[in-house]
Amino acid sequence: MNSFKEENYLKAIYQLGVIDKENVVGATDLANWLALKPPTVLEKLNSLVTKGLINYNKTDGAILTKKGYEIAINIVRRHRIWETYLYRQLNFSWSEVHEIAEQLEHVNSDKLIDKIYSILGNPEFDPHGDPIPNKRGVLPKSDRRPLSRSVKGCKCVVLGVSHDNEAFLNYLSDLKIALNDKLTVEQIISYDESIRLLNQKKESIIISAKAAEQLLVACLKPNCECKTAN
Amino acid sequence: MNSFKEENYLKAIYQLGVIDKENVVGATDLANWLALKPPTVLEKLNSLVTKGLINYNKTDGAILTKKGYEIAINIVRRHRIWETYLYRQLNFSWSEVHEIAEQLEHVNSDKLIDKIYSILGNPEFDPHGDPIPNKRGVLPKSDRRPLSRSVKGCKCVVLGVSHDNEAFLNYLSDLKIALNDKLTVEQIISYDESIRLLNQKKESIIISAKAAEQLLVACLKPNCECKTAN
DNA sequence: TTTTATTATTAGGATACCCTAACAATTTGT
DNA sequence: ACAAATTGTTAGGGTATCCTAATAATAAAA
Ligand SMILES: [Mn+2]
Ligand SMILES: [Mn+2]
Ligand SMILES: [Mn+2]
Ligand SMILES: [Mn+2]
Repeated sequence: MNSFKEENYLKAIYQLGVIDKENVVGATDLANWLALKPPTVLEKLNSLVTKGLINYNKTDGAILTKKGYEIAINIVRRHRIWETYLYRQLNFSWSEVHEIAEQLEHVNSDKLIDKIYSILGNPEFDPHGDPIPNKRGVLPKSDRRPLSRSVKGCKCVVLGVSHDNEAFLNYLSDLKIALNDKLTVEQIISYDESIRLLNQKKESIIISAKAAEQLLVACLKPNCECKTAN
Repeated sequence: MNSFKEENYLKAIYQLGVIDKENVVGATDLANWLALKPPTVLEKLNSLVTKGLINYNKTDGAILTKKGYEIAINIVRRHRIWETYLYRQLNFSWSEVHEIAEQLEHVNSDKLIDKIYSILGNPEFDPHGDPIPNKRGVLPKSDRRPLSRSVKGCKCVVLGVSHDNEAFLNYLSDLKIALNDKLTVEQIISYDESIRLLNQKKESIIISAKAAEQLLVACLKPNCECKTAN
């Protein structure tokens, strides 16, 4: 059986790999992500190598083996299913679910996860728009992309955020931006790359470049220029 | 924050105290209960003493302080609320819930427990008939007693089991005895103290003395002789 | 009341996780 | 190319958990 700590290491390696596919997942990256020190991480990486859960060397960084990937994607699956359950069945808010799911994801009972997954109707996305792996670990496809990669005039729908960081979620609440909102890109302010949007109520919203990078949307118009612009 | 291990020690000290109020909770008892060795337990007992969570000496054994009791009763509360939730909302069976609740009880979120407690309508007893402490840690009263303490002719209702051990629960299923069943004591077989019962379908059931000690019931007749017989 | 089991404790280790200090290897920027 | 900043590694510890072996204290039996 894998410890709760080990599951978090594998999940972190998975997540850092997803966030930036170019950058190698080094010991320092992981240390920052997990709020630990590099020697601590290195020690664990060596043990994960011994257990055949990752491959590791300085140039390639940490890479999950098939076995390690399966564990990691399963934890991600549990996390997102619990977030969805907490949000939809237990009426927790968008920004509360992550913390609790961080704990619930380590509860080891396939039957329990299967049950709540089925109660939810086998959802494909969690409350932050993150894809939920199915039982075989396969992620649903979606054409989510950062709002920052939009062209003027694009009409899109909010599908999620790239990190479910509580501060950011509350920031969005302040801007009155919620999941599934339809937004129109009115202007891209060249000075600082911030974006002026129009919501469904025709209210004007200005979102910073940084926030626009973390807000994930999908174009609504079939042939939106956003798709070819990048 | 208390670790998951520490919570289990405190819960074990509480439980061993409830099971047998005469017997002192010694290091060896705890070691057997927790499947650990006495020196391991002793080490932890010393640390719990240092933290002010228990008092301990050879003659009195381990005794929870107010602080330790509050933690223990809260874990018991979480355990029983989760068992009830798993049983009633997620359709787990009587015998499945304990194992999963052993994990869920350590999830630290008052809001989560409050929510499921409220969804369940603030239940007073879990699926095994165990009393659920309220938010202030107060246990509901009940006149549950072992079936073994019955007189012939007693009509009683099954309210629970004294240990929610999976093997025993399955044994009861085999005997077709379930929670809330109404049973009549037909005969107490003096040879081995086993008990012949009649269920609602007038089927005859023989239950061993050992099982009768673990099966908790309450008399249905207002002035049942069981009450005065003991 | 001796002898015999049971408990309680101590001593000495092992493993999982974490850290600081110090050094080596790279990468960056000039 | 060279100094500076960033990363990767080793060395040496510390705490929490657990264990076996051995010893001391008690309790139970004979
Ligand atoms: Mn999350
Ligand atoms: Mn999420
Ligand atoms: Mn239980
Ligand atoms: Mn129970």
